Amino acid sequence: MAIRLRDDESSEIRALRLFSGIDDENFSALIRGAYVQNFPPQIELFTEGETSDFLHVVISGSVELFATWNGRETTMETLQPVSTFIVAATVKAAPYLMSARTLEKSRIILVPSEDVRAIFDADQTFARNVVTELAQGYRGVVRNTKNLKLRTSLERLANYLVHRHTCEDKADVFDLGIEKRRLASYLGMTPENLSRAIRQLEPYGVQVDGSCVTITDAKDLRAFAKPSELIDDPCS
Amino acid sequence: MAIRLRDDESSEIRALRLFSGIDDENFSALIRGAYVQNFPPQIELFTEGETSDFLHVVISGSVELFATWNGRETTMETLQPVSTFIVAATVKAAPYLMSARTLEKSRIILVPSEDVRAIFDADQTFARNVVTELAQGYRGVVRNTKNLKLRTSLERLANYLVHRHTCEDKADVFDLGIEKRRLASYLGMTPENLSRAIRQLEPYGVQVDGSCVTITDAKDLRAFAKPSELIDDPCS
DNA sequence: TTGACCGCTTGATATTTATCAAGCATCACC
DNA sequence: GGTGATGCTTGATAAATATCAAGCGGTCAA
Repeated sequence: MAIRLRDDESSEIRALRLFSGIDDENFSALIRGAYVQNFPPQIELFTEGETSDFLHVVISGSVELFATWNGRETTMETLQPVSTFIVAATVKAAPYLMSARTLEKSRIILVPSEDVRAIFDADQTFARNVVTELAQGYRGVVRNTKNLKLRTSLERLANYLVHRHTCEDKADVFDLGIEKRRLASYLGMTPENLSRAIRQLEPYGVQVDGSCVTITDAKDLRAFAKPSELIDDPCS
Repeated sequence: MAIRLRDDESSEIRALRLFSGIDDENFSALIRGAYVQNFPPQIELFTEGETSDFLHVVISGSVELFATWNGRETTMETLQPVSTFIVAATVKAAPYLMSARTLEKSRIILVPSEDVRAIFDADQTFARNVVTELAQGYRGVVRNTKNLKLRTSLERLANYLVHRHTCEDKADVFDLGIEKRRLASYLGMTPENLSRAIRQLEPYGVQVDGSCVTITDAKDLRAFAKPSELIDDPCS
């Protein structure tokens, strides 16, 4: 079960913003207790309410963070490699507020929370990195809230597409990058409405076939979407 | 304009979680450059998009954080004394994602952002506090997102009332604590709908007269609201 | 190859939420 | 005591969004 990290894996997470510039010795201490695990698709990694024992890092595959209440479920975020998640619960030693599941076959590094907290106290640079990571995360959620409260679902979809378009170097054809039903849930709408919303964007030069998106009039779409630096991450 | 802190004011913010346990000398350095300002009601303290030069602390009155897009506006949070705000923008030296305005006559301490960052590097304990504060804030926004995405506006209102009820030591009669139109905006609904939603909660033992709330059947209301530890802050 | 499943779409309908237009209090101010 | 504000409420209506029920077109394993 518990498998030590391969050298290429530890150097991969070493390159993460969170671990950049920290003392070699401290980094070693951090990954000494860490281990890697392979997960098949659709495996629940943890459930909201559980206490957080590990900082997680996706190094391949992808992971969905989601939340539930009263029989309903919504996806909060989907994570691509290489990224860390649930830093906040880790540093607070508090229960998870979200659940996580793999979307595909994924390789995930688990770093014991207590080690993270220990190295945080020992390493100035790491402390700074954690703060930056948290602040980044915080601002991300604030953006998301603004997106949800200030825009209609159609506007959210349009901005999602604009965002993807710029992320893909403004290529006219690109992949949606996420299953439609998950995109719907992420955007706070039903799959049925997403289908209809895509239709509604056709006049603005949007064509979606399966997961393949074609933007024929980016300017028109942007004019409708009105993306804002203070809501839509430039790219991330 | 720029007025040094009175002793009782510095000891008041000294008591804040953010500054607790930090070295006296470092604390002095932190407030050396800080100053207090009195603001009348309805004054905009800063506007989203501006770069953040100060960490703010409300010591009396109250402050609303709000956001705008495309002519629309929504209130994100209202802050009561004593609390700090925009820690994330401060530590990242990034532009504000929200605007702030006073709701009443308010007294606010402004701590230069660069001082905050300097003391962060110099003081272990302060660094830990900042991380805790940020993690807390992050988790708060996540809770808020869950509230928005998983509940209808009626459910959000019911849970807001349950929350206030427990905050007020389960007193059957308490004050709403916020102007109705602001509550509506905070809950992501229109004032008109808030009025109607209050009506709809009458069968669950809720009576609202002006800003005075009467709960006649807390159990019934809770049964409808289904508050969750993972969405609704116990109290804060 | 076939059949079952799954995700997506579509249409019809219901529910939720917003908008618009009065009307009614309250309160500061003349 | 008027007289505008302003915030709240109410009713009528419209728009946004969800739900329900098929149906369609893939994939995958028997």
